[in-house]
Amino acid sequence: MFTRPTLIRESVYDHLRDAILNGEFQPAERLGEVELTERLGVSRTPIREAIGRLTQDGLLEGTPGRGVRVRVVSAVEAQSAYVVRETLDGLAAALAASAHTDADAGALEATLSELEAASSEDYREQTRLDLAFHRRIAQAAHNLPLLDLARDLEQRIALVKHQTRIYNSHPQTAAQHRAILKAVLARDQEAARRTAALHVRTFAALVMENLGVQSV
Amino acid sequence: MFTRPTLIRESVYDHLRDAILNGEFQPAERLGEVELTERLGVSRTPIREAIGRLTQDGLLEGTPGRGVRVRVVSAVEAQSAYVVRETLDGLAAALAASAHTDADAGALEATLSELEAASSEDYREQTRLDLAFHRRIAQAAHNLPLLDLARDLEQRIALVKHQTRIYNSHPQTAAQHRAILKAVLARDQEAARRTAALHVRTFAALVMENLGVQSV
DNA sequence: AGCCTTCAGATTGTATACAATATCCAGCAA
DNA sequence: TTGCTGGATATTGTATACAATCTGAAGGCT
Repeated sequence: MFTRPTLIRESVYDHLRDAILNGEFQPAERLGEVELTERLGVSRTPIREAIGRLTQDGLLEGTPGRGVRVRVVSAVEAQSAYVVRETLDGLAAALAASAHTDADAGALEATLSELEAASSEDYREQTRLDLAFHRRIAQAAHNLPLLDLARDLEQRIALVKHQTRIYNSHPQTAAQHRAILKAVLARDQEAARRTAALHVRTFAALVMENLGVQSV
Repeated sequence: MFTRPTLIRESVYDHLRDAILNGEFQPAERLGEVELTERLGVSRTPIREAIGRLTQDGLLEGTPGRGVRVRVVSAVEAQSAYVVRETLDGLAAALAASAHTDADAGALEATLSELEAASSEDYREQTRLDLAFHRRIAQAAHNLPLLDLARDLEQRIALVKHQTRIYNSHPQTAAQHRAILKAVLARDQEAARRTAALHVRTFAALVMENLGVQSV
């Protein structure tokens, strides 16, 4: 009823983020403001604001006066991101185990069911639902700073995933998701932390393997 | 020789951040762009960019079309931030224990010595050096995503600290700093994690205690 | 050749103009 | 009084103009 008009800068932000994460820009490709102006049909102002946010998100990098480019994530940094995520997701799961409400439980169950029902060939849908599941856990932790940090880290991971072209789930993924949910619903903090951390580690190992890096 | 001119938006960002963290704005105080324009003598453009960053940092909050205000941190959120920091600082210390270089070790030792030598009554200097010590540990972890996340969380904590008016160090602080450094230098990951987490918990307890007798 | 200088074109940083919303208060009706 | 309506005012969102800086190549010097 009182829908406020969508801001141009938000549209631009979403568009650019999706474009980066879908590989429509090459890693290290330079993004000129004027070029984007012509491409998107809006003025430089909202583009600059979107670029600013994306830079803080870690998806772009730039030096003042010299524009921005798509950030290149090194193998070392990818590894670093997963190390942090292992701990952070573990914390989120542990907190969710202790703090989740009935509504959280229902949402978690619903999201995971959807994920399990998704076609195993629809990579995009799987990624979307996997993301949603992890976000739901972070929400169920009822810890705002954690939620914000997790979202930030997720963006970086998304960039890693794209640049390393790891699209498929690990075979154990489904079972691990179930294990996490079970531990959370049972309010078993330590089990939740353990299973969530293991899940990240499993996936990280897959990514690292593809990168030709031996995991620590 | 190759000093690039300081950007106005950076100056504005630094100025506003310091002002917020020094209490020159009341919590929930509205920041009008035009007002800041007159106050700082620059145009709206760099002010808007600085405000955007501060909003993403969690120091300001705003709804589109309605400007921004200094974010009010509730007691619950303060507690939440410390819970996350406990884990994150623990991880940073553990990683630092395993990854620090000789240069890191020197810098850590130097910073802590400075902190110990600082006058116990100069709250500002103590805060600055305490911050520097914690940041050095995060740097010694050699994990860029972690460093970024820690910085983000630190900003929020700084806001909490200001709004709860906790300025003094806990008596055990000095000993705990030494214990952290010792564990890091000994490359004892678990001890580093434990001591760092304990340090955060000690301080968090102090903050929470003060929140119990004070309405924010 | 190799390196520096210089300058034109392109690009970003900042200021300002204009458009779209939101805020607030006077006035009125129930 | 309380609540609504309308419109003047103020504020934010976007576009554009202008200034400062960077880039890159042509031309001169050693």
